[in-house]
Amino acid sequence: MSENSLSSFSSHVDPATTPDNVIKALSIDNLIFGLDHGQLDILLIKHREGISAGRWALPGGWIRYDENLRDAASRHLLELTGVSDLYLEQLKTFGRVDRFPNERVVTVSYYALVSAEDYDLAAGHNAADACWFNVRALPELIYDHAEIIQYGIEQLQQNVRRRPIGFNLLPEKFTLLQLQELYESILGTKLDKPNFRRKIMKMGLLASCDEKQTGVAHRAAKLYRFDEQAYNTLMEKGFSFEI
Amino acid sequence: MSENSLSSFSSHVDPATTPDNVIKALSIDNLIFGLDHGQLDILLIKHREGISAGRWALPGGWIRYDENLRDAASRHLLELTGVSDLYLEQLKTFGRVDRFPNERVVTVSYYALVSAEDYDLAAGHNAADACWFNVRALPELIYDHAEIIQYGIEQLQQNVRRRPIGFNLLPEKFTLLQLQELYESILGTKLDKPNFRRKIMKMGLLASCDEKQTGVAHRAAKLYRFDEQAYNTLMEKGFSFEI
DNA sequence: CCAAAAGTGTTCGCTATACACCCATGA
DNA sequence: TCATGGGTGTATAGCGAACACTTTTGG
Repeated sequence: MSENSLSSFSSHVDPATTPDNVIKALSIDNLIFGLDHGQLDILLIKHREGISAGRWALPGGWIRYDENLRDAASRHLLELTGVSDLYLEQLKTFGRVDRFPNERVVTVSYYALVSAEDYDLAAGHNAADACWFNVRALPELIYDHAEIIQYGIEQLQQNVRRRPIGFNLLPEKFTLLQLQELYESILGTKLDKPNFRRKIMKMGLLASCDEKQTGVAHRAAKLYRFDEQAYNTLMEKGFSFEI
Repeated sequence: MSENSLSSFSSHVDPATTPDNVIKALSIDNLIFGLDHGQLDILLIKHREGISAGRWALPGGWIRYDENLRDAASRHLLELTGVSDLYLEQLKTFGRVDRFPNERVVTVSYYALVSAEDYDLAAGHNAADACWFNVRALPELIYDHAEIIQYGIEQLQQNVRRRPIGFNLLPEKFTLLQLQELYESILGTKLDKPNFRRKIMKMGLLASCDEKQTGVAHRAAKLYRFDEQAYNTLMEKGFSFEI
């Protein structure tokens, strides 16, 4: 389990201190996934005040009246990690009557994949405690956040096979083995190296960086980057990404 | 375009008459799909009162404080069509700031597939006007409902290929050609009959009814039904439905 | 008989899978 | 020279696409 301590401003929901310019009974919760040494991590924060003080939770907060849902998710993400311009997608809305104590609060969840390069950036801000946790070793969480994470992981496993979003978890330049280990880690399976290489290369989504790894105690691997332009071109022709 | 007129109680959102026991700023909208002569239809209602009187809309309404989201969707569906116990799944939450006039209303959308057998049942209740519309010939709709429907159709096209939900659009007993035409209609493609048959049969999800079509001017086809038990057994073994 | 749809058979090429193998490099 | 991962080759089985074909039934 990784616990890169990270300080950030937490505006997580707390009905006792709800400001006036937000929608009552409606909140945002972000699932921010990162990859650390081939392990899938998720970013959690610790409440400092209110009814949930000292307990771990998903980073989230209220939605302003003049703010689109995705913008609210982006804002909370930016405030918490300093990262912007991410792949950020709506996951699901959770609204069980008793999911929140005393009040009825429905929450819209979003998820984002943070690249390994931005992984440490997250440690920049100042406020509530925040840490990366391995998704297989989570602490106790408030409300239904464990359930939301469980759902998010399942969706991530499905989406990562159908859309080239996994690249967001890697640095700009990566090796084929890194990519393979990413898929193995998220999907929880072993993949055949030669077959994986061929499959990926045949898609034509990777551009060679004409560079090689350095500082490794074995033959240096070629570095590739995700070729977004090629992807867009292929998509227009009705290409379907499948792993 | 089919327009089986259907009367039903509409509790669709209207901020002017919002009762006290519901969550303000949060509504439900249902996408109810049906199949008519091989064409994909969607159920729409016409407002009788309020700011949207006389205009077509998705059947929906407010969420009560003591009511889970899905229960609210079920309730509105039941009130509008008389059908219960349906495949009913959350689609997405729409919350653009300006999607609703004067107020901020976020809506959680659900979708359901109504079987051909229940298709007419929908005409049972009494209240606002309601009709089935071919999804390719929709009237003008209120708010962002056209956008929601567009999104719903795209999701339906994807989900119908990955999960055996299409059967919900057919009667209990159906022929292989009916099933094929369903997929052709939703996916907007032509499929090869022999190959489709083999693919479906090899999955082992269909149980023979030991019955044949009657009243057709050609060789009568065997009738099949979806074998839910076989499906559950296969799912436990890690089976993946793909068309 | 014909039309229309039911249903079967067969070919061909691609792709997934499994696994053996050689290459380059630092310690 | 060995360990480690980089990278290539290849045989095989199975599946999908394409399409020719036979069967059954009502009119």
